Formats: sequence, C-alpha cells, structure tokens
Amino acid sequence: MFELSHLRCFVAVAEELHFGRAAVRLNLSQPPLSRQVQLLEHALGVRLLERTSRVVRLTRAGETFLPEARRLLRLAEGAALAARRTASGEAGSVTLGFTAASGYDFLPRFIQTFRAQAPGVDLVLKEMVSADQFESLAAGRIEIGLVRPWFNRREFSSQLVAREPLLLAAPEGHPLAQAAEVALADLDQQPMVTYSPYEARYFYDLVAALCASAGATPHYVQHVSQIHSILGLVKAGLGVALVPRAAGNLRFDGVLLRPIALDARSGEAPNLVELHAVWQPTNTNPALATLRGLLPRVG
Amino acid sequence: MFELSHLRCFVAVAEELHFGRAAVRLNLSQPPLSRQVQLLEHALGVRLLERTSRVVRLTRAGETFLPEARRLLRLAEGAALAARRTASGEAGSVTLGFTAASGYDFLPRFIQTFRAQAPGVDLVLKEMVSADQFESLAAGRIEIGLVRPWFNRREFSSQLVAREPLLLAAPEGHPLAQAAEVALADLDQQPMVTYSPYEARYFYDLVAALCASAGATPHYVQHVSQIHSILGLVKAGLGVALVPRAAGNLRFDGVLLRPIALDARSGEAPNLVELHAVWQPTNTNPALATLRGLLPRVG
DNA sequence: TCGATCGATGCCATTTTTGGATTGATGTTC
DNA sequence: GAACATCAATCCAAAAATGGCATCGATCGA
Repeated sequence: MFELSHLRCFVAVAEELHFGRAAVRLNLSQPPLSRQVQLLEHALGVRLLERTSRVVRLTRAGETFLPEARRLLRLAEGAALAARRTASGEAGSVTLGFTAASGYDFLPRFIQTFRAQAPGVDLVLKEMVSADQFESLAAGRIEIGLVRPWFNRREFSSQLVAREPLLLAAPEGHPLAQAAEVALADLDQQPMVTYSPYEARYFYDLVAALCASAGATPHYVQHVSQIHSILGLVKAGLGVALVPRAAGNLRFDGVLLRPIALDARSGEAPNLVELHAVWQPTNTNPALATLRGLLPRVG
Repeated sequence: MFELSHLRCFVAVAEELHFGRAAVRLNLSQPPLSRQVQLLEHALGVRLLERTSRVVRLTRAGETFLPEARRLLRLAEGAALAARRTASGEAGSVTLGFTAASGYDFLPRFIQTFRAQAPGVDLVLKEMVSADQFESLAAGRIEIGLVRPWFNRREFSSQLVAREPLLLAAPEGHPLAQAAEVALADLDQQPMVTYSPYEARYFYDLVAALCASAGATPHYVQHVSQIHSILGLVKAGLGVALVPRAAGNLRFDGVLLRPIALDARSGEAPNLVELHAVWQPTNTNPALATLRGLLPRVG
C-alpha cells in the first residue's frame, strides 16, 4: 500500500510536470523523488505518469488519481486539526444537567457566553432535579450538573457559580405589595405558599430559616415543588411567597415582586440562594474543562 | 506529518484496545506497534490513547480521530481502485463521433452492448458528418469516429465495423413496390431521388456505380444529403430512392422498402454500404481500447 | 555535432523501522 | 502478602528504507 508521503510526491510532480521543480518544492533532490513516484506506481500497479527524458505527462489513470490524492491529503490535515481541537477543548461535546430554576436566568446567560466562546463544542442539556443530577453524574449520563445545595457527595468536585436574593411575591392589590420593600416581620401570620420539604428541601429550609431569623411565623397554606407553580398560586390569591430573584424573568402577570427590607446595617438583601456546578474530578473531557473555565464569567 | 501506516496501527489498537492483539492483526510485533502509535501521537501533538500496563482506552481526541482515520484508509483504497479501473479501461470516458445514418441502427445497438459490458465508462456522443469527424479527431475533440468511406487519412487507424445492403424505397402504390423485390434494370428512366455529390459523396458514388453495373440510367430528380429527407421526398411521390437497410428503422409511413434482385448466381444483395471506426493510433486512453474491443460484437 | 537538460539508475551513508530481550506496572490467584 | 502472569514501554542490534551524489542515456536547441 502507498503512503501519504507518496501522494505528496505524486501531487507535486503532477502539478509541476517536472521532477526537478517538484523536488525543490518538496525539499528533496530529484533522484529520490523519481524513486518515490515509482514506488507509488508499483504499489498501485498502475502507471500514473508518462515520461521521457524531456516530457512528463499524466496518464488517464494519473488524471483519475490526482484529485483523489489531493482529497486524501486535505482530509488528513483536517483529521489532524479535528483531533487537536478536541484535545484542546475547542471542539467536542458536553452533557449538562440543570434544575428548572437555574433555567430562568443563569443557564440562558451561560449558554450565550458559552456559545460565543466555544462555538465548536456541542452542549447537550438535560433538565432534572438536583438529586437526579447526582445519580446521572455517577452513571455517566451527564458530565456536569447545575444543582442546589445541600450536597455532601465527596466523590464530586463542585464550584459555586451564582448567588441571588429571595424576593417577596405578592398578588397585585395585596397590602404588602404597595410598599417598595417588605420587612420580614410583616410576614408574621401571613398566608404563605412555600416549598415542598421533600422535593425542594433546599428552598424549604432557606425560607424557614429566613423567617425564623426575624421571628416571623407565616401561615404556610401550600407546599409546592416548582417556582412557576408557586407564582400561579400567589396570583390566585392563596398567599404570598419568597422566590429567587430570577423568577422575575417569568414575567407572571398579576404577581409583584418586592425586595425584602433589611436592618439598617447591611443595606442590601443577602444573596442566600446558591447554585453550584458539580462534576466528576476524574472526567478527562477537554470540552468539560473549557466549559468549567467559562462558568465564572456568568455569576 | 503522519502516514497511512500509522493510521492502520492506530485503528487496529483503537478497535482491539490491546496492543498485543492489534500487533497480531497487523502481522508485526508489539514493540514496533507501540512505537508507531507513539509516533502518530507525536506527529499530531495529541494523545489519542490512554494506557496503563493493563488498560488501553481512547481519549476524546482519539474518539474524534478514529472515524477520520477509518475514512482516510477507505478513501485510499477507493483511490487505488479508481486508478486501477481507469488504467484497465474499466472506468473512464470516451468521446465518439457518428454520422446521422449510423445513428439509425449500428450506434443504438453498439451503445446497448457497450453499456452492458463497460458500465464504468462514460460515452460522450457527437453527431457530425464524416469530414468533420476527421477534423475533430485531429484536433482531439473526439477520440473515435464512425464514418463513411472513402477516406485516405494515413495518420488514423481504422476498422470496418458494419456493412449492409441498399434497398429500393418507393411510395406506396408505386408499380415497383408491388413486387417482393426489384431488378436494377427496372430503374432505367425511373425518376429517382439521390444523394448530394458534395455532402454525401459516398452514397452518391455507390448509387451511381450500382445502377451503372446494371446498365440502368435513372432520372435523378433531386440531390439531398440526409436519408430522412430522401424518404420524405419519396413519400411525396417525387421518385424512388436507394437507401441503406437501416433506414427501415425510421418507419416512414407511406414508403415501402424492397430488396434489390440479383442475378441467379449470387443470391443475396451485396452489403455495399460500409461503416468504419477511425481513431488516432497514438491515443492512449484505456477506455478507448475497451470500446474498440467491443466494436466487432456489433456488426 | 555539441552542449545543456532531464528522468532513471547505481552506490553509499544515514536514518528509520523492526523484533527480541527486558523492564516496571498491574491485576489475579493462592 | 507473596508469587505469578500479563501488558505496554524501553533498549539495542540488525534490517530496511531514504536521501543525495555521481553518472547514464535520451532528447532538444544552437
């Protein structure tokens, strides 16, 4: 069988129709070039060039072979480039898990940044709750997850990627929605829609801790998993709720969002709501490294 | 840069995930295989395989490169095959010139045979009178021509490919068309449409010689180039004509064809009408050799 | 007829490749 | 935990391939 180096020799001669000039082009001398082309012809069992001591011309078989030879050389370079780009993380594919809520704000902004910075990487998205993401990571179904606390999975690496405050969600016309901001104490004895302690434990605990910190005891009228469901119940007048600021991107008619007032010392609502990226430390996918490098850009 | 032999080594290892088995497959020993794969990785500047003393696994770059490597090897084999098929005349292209009349019978039958026997050869057809075919041959516009005599072009090779008789063409109802065959003597003083002595000299001379051989002197009422035009004038009642048997394939309504009666000794009409193939003897197109080899099949 | 140019061939030095021997690492069995 | 088998990598000598110089026969132009 022939080699790519034979093809380079043949292509140079076929294009120059002169062994001397082709040899110069290939940085070798004319005798080895003559021999290399002869080796190619022998390997193929076909005469590719007709030559006298003065004239070099392609045979019909040579005419057939020349475009194929050029194509092989081009494809070889392309294959090398593709391998290099994959190795460097410029090209490849990553499977990313995300929670519904992270899809409201962080994820869209991250995807935008990621596509701009790494257009050659294919991002495969899978929505699932945090617990399922850990299972999928362990099973290799996803390579990185966007999850809520709390987790204590030592076998995964993690990185905090975003924090945001909780806001009050109240129906239009609700007394608490009239003010520009709301004191936590005002939530005492208020009907409130809160999170499921099972399917949304992180948010359940967060809300409970926040209210307890102010000595407020809301009247929890419903426990729900999804934020968009919570907003629906708020609109229906069942009560108020505390939701992450990103929920504002849902633009729910009939529901107003108000910051929580703080004591005079701190000045701004604490960013209590955390979002973490998690992955297997042994993952060697270069595109994952590329992705992880871009996470801090969107915080 | 890497070589196709490197690709073969890599593909074998990638498929076996074991250097020893891959080496056996490639008919070489394990140490040189290990080194060849290392050379490929060095040439690319990319790690394609992760390996410990016990485990071999593709990297992501290796996963990207493997299908490209397989493709290159396949295309290399295909390129070799294409060159061999062109060299053997199994594949390629031929330009063939032909006269209008040869298109009635010989050429269709030849094309049918040629396509069956040489499906990989592209046949490019160009209709032109014999004189123009010689010019086109000399100029390289066609590679073989189907021409009528007479020619005396020593620089071309030729081969008689078909012969056929002349038949009498008479309008329906014409007295000469009532009999199953016609004596040449019957043509004496008959109105006759014949060939142009300039644009169809071969046929003009043939008809004149045939009539003179029987002592008949037809009354030539028209001189025309093309056989289908002659048949039209016969139908119109201007006279009879002598045409090659292949003209019967035109199926001209209103015109009957009758064989020419011979003297008792010979028994059948002589095949006076000749068709020759001509080409440049220096032409090296293998597909032309294939075509020429098939010409005698259709005679 | 002579000289210049060209591709092919001979020969040799250098480089590359191959295979056997061996190594260190790793997993299995006892 | 030790012994053993297996595996990919390394070392080294031998074989093969490559490249370059010298030269050849053929061909073209002056």
